[in-house]
Amino acid sequence: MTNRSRKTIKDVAAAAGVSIGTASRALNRRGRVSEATVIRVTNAAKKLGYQPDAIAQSLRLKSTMVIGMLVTDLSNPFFAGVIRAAEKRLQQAGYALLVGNTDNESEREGALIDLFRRRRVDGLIMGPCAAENVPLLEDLDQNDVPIVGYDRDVGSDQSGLHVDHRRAAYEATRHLLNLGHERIALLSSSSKLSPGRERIAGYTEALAERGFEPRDDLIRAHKSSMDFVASEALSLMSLRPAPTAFLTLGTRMLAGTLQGLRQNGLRIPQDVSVLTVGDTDLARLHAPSISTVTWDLELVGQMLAELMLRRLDKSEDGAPQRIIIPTQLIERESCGSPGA
Amino acid sequence: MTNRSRKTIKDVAAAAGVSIGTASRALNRRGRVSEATVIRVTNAAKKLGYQPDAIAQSLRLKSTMVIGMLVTDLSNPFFAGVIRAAEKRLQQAGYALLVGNTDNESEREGALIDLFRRRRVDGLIMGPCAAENVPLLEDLDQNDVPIVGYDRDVGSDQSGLHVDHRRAAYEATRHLLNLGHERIALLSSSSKLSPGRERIAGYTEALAERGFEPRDDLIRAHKSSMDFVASEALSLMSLRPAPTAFLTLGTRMLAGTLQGLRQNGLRIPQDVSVLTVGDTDLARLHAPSISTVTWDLELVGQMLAELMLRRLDKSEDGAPQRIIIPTQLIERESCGSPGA
DNA sequence: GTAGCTTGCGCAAACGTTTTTGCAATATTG
DNA sequence: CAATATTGCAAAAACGTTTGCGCAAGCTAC
Repeated sequence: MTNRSRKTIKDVAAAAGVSIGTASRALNRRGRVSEATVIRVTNAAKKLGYQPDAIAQSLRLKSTMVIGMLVTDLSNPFFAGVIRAAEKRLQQAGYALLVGNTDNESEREGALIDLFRRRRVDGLIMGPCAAENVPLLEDLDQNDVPIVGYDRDVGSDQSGLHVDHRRAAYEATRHLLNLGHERIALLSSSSKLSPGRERIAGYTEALAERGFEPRDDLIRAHKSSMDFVASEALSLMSLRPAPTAFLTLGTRMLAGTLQGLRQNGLRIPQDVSVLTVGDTDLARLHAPSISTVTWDLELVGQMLAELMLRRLDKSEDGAPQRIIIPTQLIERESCGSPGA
Repeated sequence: MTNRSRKTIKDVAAAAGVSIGTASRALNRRGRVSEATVIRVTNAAKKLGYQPDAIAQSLRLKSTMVIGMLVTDLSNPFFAGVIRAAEKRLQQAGYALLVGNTDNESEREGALIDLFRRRRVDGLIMGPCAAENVPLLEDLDQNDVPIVGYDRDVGSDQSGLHVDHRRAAYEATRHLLNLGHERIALLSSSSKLSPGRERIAGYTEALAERGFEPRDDLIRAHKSSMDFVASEALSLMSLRPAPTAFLTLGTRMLAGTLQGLRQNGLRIPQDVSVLTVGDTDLARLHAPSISTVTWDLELVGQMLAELMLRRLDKSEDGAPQRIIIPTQLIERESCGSPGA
């Protein structure tokens, strides 16, 4: 079998003894074709192993069936899980997922948006990022490419999905306050991004409810490299009076914090309580296990896909929608009362 | 600015007062065009914000500049890290990455291969998978779509990259043997996949060197769901005589094992030693920290991309290449001598 | 038995590029 | 200055689809 070159619809048409137009209509069961030729064409296609060329279809139909997804870090499990779920749902609907990693650099983000645009993605899902590539996005939007943001406000009126980081931080802080903590150190992801800002707001709000002022020296919102966070944790513990609890409000903050505390020989929760955001193997299985405020990654990915599909479905009204994902507190062993 | 519809090369040509053929040649600096018109066309393009349509280019040039990547689990950090690195390198070379998640189901894998094929990906990177969709792959290969396998042999003569799982398991086992362990329980990922097979082979080899026979009741190679692994760990510890060491040779085995051991109140390393494969936050920061045999994820992703790019570069000889990624043992606190 | 309606299908245009070909106009050569 | 080589560009073909249009044949109805 000299299967060397791909078969085109031309080959199918020839094999079935019809014109290519008819072959196309037969394969897509569209327009007026007799049942007899539908069968002839279908058989010919099967025999030849014909599959329509998606590129040519895209060109003609002006739809690539590809969704682009942009995140700051593909390997962050909190993105990876979301991507996985989104891919699954989109695949069901016949879409493929093109991924891009921005490393939180606005330049790379811009380049990727451009790339996706040139590639004519049918839609774009964007994770949080400091960069303001708003003009590029608006241009896409104007060209009928729906954009859904994930923990990110993307300009004017785009759809978005937001984890309720504010409430998460609020609940977490309240939990610690209820245990009697007053000096709660906050290690957060960058306050330039929406999640970071929201978290700090939630923290502040909970403090304010009890009449406490947030103290700037207790808040560290920077990069999340592990070593850096470890040294921040140490520096926080050397304050006098030292904080009695740590709130690590960034998905990658926990590891560094634990490392820092361990280096200093501090025990959890006797010497200091720890509460983190985002559930991981580490939080679950650390000794002691770490209490956490978390949310459903699968749900996030699924809803992102759903939001996108709804925007893509012309029959629906394409009104942008905003979805808030709730969080829940899981109590474990890492929080106690200060001085207990 | 009524930027409503995308600009095509036709608009650029019109604006520059030349034919579209000339515009194309000017923009690509190819063929015979005068410097003057190059400038005129370039300016017109810039003013209009023109960007060539990648779909049309793909159709004409028969190259999509897209690489497909198929893994069993996008959210497994050991794949996510690799994907991240691969995407980075491929992006540098102008390629975009289309991802697919197989969930280890051969059916989904087949569907995705088909999808990628229809989408005309320029190359395919495939992670380990139990399924034998070899005919599909050979068909791709015959159509000049290079395939590079990651921890997977993909049929006849494709390029491949392999982490040295056999040696990893061998070294790990030897390490435990040197400490005096004789009953070493093995929790491995499925033996149907290449990594699992190799690991068991390495384990067996190390045992054989010391004149030990591998005991079937000490080897569990199944699914890696956390609860299942935990119960397996418990069942292993209830053997008499009980194993004195655990070798968890699957990237997701450690969590379940630790959970199982903890449920039983067993101390590491006093009651049982634990050695795992693949470094994670959990292994690093668990108390006690867990010794591990690991490798460089970034390197894997980078080399996969590199391998692919080399196959795609027609100027190179396209000879398939095989790369072995070395592993190294990191000693931590989780391994001691039995009965010590 | 003819007018009109329906059916099935071929033809050709279109999607947005790149590349080949051909043809003038200009430049080079003896 | 005539013959020839070179240059710059327009026109058209091609990539693989889908789809609007028109035409012939068969059917219904008066």
